[in-house]
Amino acid sequence: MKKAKFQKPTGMHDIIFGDQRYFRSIINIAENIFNYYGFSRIDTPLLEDEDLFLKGVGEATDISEKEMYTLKTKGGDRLALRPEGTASVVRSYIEQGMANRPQPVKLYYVGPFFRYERPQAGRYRQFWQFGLESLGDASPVIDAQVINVLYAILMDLKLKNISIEINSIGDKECRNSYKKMLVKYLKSKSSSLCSDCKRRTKDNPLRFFDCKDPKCQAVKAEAPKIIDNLCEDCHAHFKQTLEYLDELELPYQINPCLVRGLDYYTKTVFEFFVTTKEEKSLALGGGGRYDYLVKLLGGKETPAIGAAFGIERIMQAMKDINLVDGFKPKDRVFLAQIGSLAKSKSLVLMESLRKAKIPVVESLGKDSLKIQMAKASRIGSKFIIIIGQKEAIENLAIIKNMETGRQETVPLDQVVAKIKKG
RNA sequence: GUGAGUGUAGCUCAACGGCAGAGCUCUGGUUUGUGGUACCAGUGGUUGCGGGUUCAAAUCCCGUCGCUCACCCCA
Repeated sequence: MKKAKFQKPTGMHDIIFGDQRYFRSIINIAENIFNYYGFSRIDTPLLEDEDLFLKGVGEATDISEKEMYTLKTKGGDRLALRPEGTASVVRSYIEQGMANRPQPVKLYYVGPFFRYERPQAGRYRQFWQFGLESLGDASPVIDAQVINVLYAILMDLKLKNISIEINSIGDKECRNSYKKMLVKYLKSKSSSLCSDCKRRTKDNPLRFFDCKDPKCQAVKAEAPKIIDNLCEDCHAHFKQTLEYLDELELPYQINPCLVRGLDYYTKTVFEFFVTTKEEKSLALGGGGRYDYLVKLLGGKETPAIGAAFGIERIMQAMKDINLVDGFKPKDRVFLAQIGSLAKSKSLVLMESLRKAKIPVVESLGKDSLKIQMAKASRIGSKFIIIIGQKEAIENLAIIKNMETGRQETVPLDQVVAKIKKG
């Protein structure tokens, strides 16, 4: 039956071959670092109660208003594909009684996330993130550790030109009084604002700082900054955090205009950037403290901080500086054969090679030795094992060193030992 | 959700109203069992899909879907 060609859904992509090398490396390196610093992996469902995200992310954010993939189950529940990781982790923290474990509870996650948006450079409807959360400790040293862990991952990935922007957006107290001050200021400058920012003044005044319209830049420069209006507690927290970062010699800079898109953040917020070859700044990820979220979602009052990185963004950054060579697969032995008896011996020999943890490549379907050798050359195999018709009958194999061209014939049961010796 | 651009072989692209092509890849061959080169041959397309204009459409027009870019926002 002829059918229309299938294609992947809008904004979603396959990760195959070369991209898988980047993808797996990023996840492996991130997981090694997370484990080293004592974070345990958590895997939560891809679907959650829609209200969890509405409440968690904030109902007035873009994510809630237009970016959620929601669905109704046969039983009538309203579920949503997760647009971010923190709400699910917090839900699990509360539901699994993690408050009864030693605090802070340190968790990390890796997986796909979903946002219904128009795709664009580095932006997908299904994208991958890894992230970490540290719940149950309010001290600024945790803030510094989270930032340091993320930085360590980027360093292990050999990325260059990383910068960290950091800011504090205060807590309930100081942010509310600051917001009033900002709104008052924005209203006084209303005539020189772009139309978006006029709207923002009402809906979400902090978002004003995200505006890129040249009209608003002068107003932005002179606007009162939250960082100058923090309460005593928030100020001390921020100062201490920065001191820890100084000790770690992390390349951060304070950006008084940094506010984040999700409602749940308090105090420390930060974003990681990489500067590309074309001198463009690419956002890799970010995060911040969210001291009210656990209570908001039904738990006890619990301070917490978390952050996430976009894996596709990191891949983009790695490709930008051609890091691919560092992630090529290791030398593999090539197993060549001629004839059906040799194929049969090859199948058995591969089992011995696997048990000895020797990686092997074959072209079992082929008969031409020339073609098999050409392939071995192309993938850069150091050794090729050849079992021809004659060798198969006598239980022998030829081991040839592809670099020196030297070869010797050995009994089949000694092949593994010879290869291991090199 | 708004605006602009763009879809031709697995990939990069050509043909721009008149027979749908090239390079790379892939498969095989260059005497029978030994190497990334070279040479030769072959596979692969209802030109994203649907309609319209025309003697004739990959090409012009309309719609639709995908992709890209910008906005909104973010990873």
